[in-house]
Amino acid sequence: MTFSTRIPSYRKVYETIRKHIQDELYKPGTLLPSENDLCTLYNVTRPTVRKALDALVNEGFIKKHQGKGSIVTGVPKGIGILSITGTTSAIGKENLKTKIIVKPEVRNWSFAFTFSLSEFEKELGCIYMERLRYVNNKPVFYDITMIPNLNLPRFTSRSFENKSLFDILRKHYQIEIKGGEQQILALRADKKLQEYFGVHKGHPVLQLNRRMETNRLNFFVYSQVFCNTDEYVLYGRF
Amino acid sequence: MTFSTRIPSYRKVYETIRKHIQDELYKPGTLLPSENDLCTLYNVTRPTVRKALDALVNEGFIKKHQGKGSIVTGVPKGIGILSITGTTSAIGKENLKTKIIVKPEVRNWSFAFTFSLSEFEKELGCIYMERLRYVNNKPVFYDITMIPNLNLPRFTSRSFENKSLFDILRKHYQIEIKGGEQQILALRADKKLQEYFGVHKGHPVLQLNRRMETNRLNFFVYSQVFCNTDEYVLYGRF
DNA sequence: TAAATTAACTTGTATATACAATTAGAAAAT
DNA sequence: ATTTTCTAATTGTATATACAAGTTAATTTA
Repeated sequence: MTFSTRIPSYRKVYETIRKHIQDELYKPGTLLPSENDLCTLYNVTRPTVRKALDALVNEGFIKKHQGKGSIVTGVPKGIGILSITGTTSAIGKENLKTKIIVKPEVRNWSFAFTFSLSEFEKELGCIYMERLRYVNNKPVFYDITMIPNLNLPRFTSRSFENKSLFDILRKHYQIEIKGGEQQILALRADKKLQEYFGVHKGHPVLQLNRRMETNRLNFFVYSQVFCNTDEYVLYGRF
Repeated sequence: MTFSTRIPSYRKVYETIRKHIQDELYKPGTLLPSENDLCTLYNVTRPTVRKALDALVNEGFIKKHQGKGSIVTGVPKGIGILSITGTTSAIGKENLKTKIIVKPEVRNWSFAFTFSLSEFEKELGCIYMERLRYVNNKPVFYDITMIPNLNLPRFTSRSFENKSLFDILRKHYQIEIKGGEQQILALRADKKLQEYFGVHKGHPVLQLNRRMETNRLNFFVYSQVFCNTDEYVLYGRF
């Protein structure tokens, strides 16, 4: 089986501009080059440029104003936790440290959260890992991630200490998170969470159950995230 | 000042198809008419139809499969609470009752949540209301809504008992929520929440602080929502 | 000087067209 | 009967073009 690596040009334009915003080549508050400029810059036509910009608008990187131009809003903060990808992008890598509680290992699905698994997924088993994540050296996130054990060579031997799981899935396995569904609830910290977060009995904690869809059909990533929102609330755009 | 009520045709196509999905004229699991069929149906060209479908894909009403067609997924459940609009669409109107705690009234901004207000907003004052919302006769949501007091005739005299605030803003004032930002945290129920939700001291409750952007420049709707997630968790797609 | 007009530039909408890539089913070959 | 091949239909990508609508700044006019 060969992968068609053909990348559409609107995608290239999108990736390039996005990268420039992330690298602050295009700074927040400034105007993006006009659509026509981008056309000549990337040698494509306006509908193509506009398709790229549409995606950037949807994801909150830019805002458009008719007659004026496209204003860079910068990398959307907190886009991660409430929309896509992981917690890394929600905080910014500078302040985030990760401690592996359970290294990635193959095991049976210990529990299916609230999402029902397909027979196929059940048979495969899953790669299971637990991480505790610190923001400014305070434990804020505790997350369990479960991925169907489907042909991810070398996956369990990779280091996840300071990398985003989703970056690894994307770069090494061409797996991209496309969207998903999640549940959010508030609950009291149980024994384990009390220990991890260093809080007292009954402390309110936020829980997210997430099922993430990928660009591979029927391949889902499951995670359960607990957050101590005492100092750091979850922030997101919608 | 006159409003240009010109509605683009891709928008009409979008609204019509969306309505048909909501009314189950297009049933979940079935195929939408092909893009070319929709073209002749609405007398527009394919890019126009595709723009409408793009929006429906983004909002989770349909899924597209190259070579196959567009499959109706139905009205996205829970899209409301974690993305756009209010709580109404998250649950379905059947089971949702609303009790007005504080009728819409003009007052000063009692507090600015965690969002900072512009000078303009401060001067205007706000329309303030509090509602308690029941799902299957159990109180689940308690929300405070604050809207800048900007020329919304008859607004305070309207009934919000069983209507969505956002439906009213849209239908009567042509104000549409375009997106926004929110914070989510877990906290202990205070006296008021204990009373409203009928829970004990220290009960974990979910809190959302939201600032919603509209199609009117610099017009934001603010709300603070408290949820008892004991029986009904917040559900959302992303 | 101040106001009104104009022009240039920007994004928004829409059409018409062409070909690529994928799917599903029919037709043909084995 | 089974497999392979082909064909039609469908969505994906891309170009070229035109005009509408909003913004800004220069120009003209009073």
